Amino acid sequence: MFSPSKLNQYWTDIYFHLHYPHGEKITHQMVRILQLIDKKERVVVNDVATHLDISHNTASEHVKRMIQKNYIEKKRDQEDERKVILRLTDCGTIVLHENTSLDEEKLNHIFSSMDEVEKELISKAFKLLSERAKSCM
Amino acid sequence: MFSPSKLNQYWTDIYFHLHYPHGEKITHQMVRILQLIDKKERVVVNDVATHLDISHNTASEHVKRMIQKNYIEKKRDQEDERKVILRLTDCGTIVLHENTSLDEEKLNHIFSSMDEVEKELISKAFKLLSERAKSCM
DNA sequence: CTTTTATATCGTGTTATAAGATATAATCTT
DNA sequence: AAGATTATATCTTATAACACGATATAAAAG
Repeated sequence: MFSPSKLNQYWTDIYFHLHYPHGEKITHQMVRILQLIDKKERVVVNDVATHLDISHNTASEHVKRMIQKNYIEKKRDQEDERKVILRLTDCGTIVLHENTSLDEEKLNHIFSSMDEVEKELISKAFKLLSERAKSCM
Repeated sequence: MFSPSKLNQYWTDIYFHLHYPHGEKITHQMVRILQLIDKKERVVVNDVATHLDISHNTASEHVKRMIQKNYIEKKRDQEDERKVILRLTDCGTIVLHENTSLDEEKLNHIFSSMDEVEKELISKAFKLLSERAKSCM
């Protein structure tokens, strides 16, 4: 038996029990921007505005604040000098990880008590779903 | 072969491609509080303070604001009249869902192009991991 | 009846969020 | 080359979020 709402039950349970402890205080908008820069190629300021559905000037201010916090850095586009390409710093990568990923210590703990068949099952399932998600959307 | 960091790659890719569009503006702290109330039994104001590592008065103010927004509601504890038990409203449930779950339309779309073996694989894997996460932590 | 516990409120300060108006500079159009 | 468009940045202004110390209230425990 399968249903999307059941899958979401599992999904949110997994995150609730396995997420990192809440450390560095970071806003929701900033997490979203970090996610965008992490997952999409060549993100410019306007992409941030579009993705969050905010004005370009507000997006520009988010970027300014995030550079001040050392989460991201700017690089002028070589082909079009008006554009500014955004990239994660090491610090931003860590902050993003701690706010969206599963705690790898907890994962290790869980997997240490699993047999090979179970580990294989989980690994394959996540790989499959992530591939389909990427190609479908 | 399997590693927690690989699993996190899949995890974050899945969320990035399948999350709901960013609708209602909600803060990071409020999402965390909604998650806590949703997943834990009998959450009181002090649990919010402990979970987010903030002072009890700040937690109380979050609760007040979230009631104003109609995300949650209060109910006095029967056994101990000092305590206030927090529960999600229907509105809060929806907002939480849209900020932490996978878009069920997108999920349906992906699953419609999968065979039974693949669906079974994903369903089993998520079920297994969520059970282990719950029992282990 | 005093102490502890649980929550609420008041005062105050900082930061985040947002947008309109305006500016600058690169690129495209004609 | 001049004017239009595009991409970003800055300035101003406003609201809300966030946080905490101090203080208050009321129930429960001792």
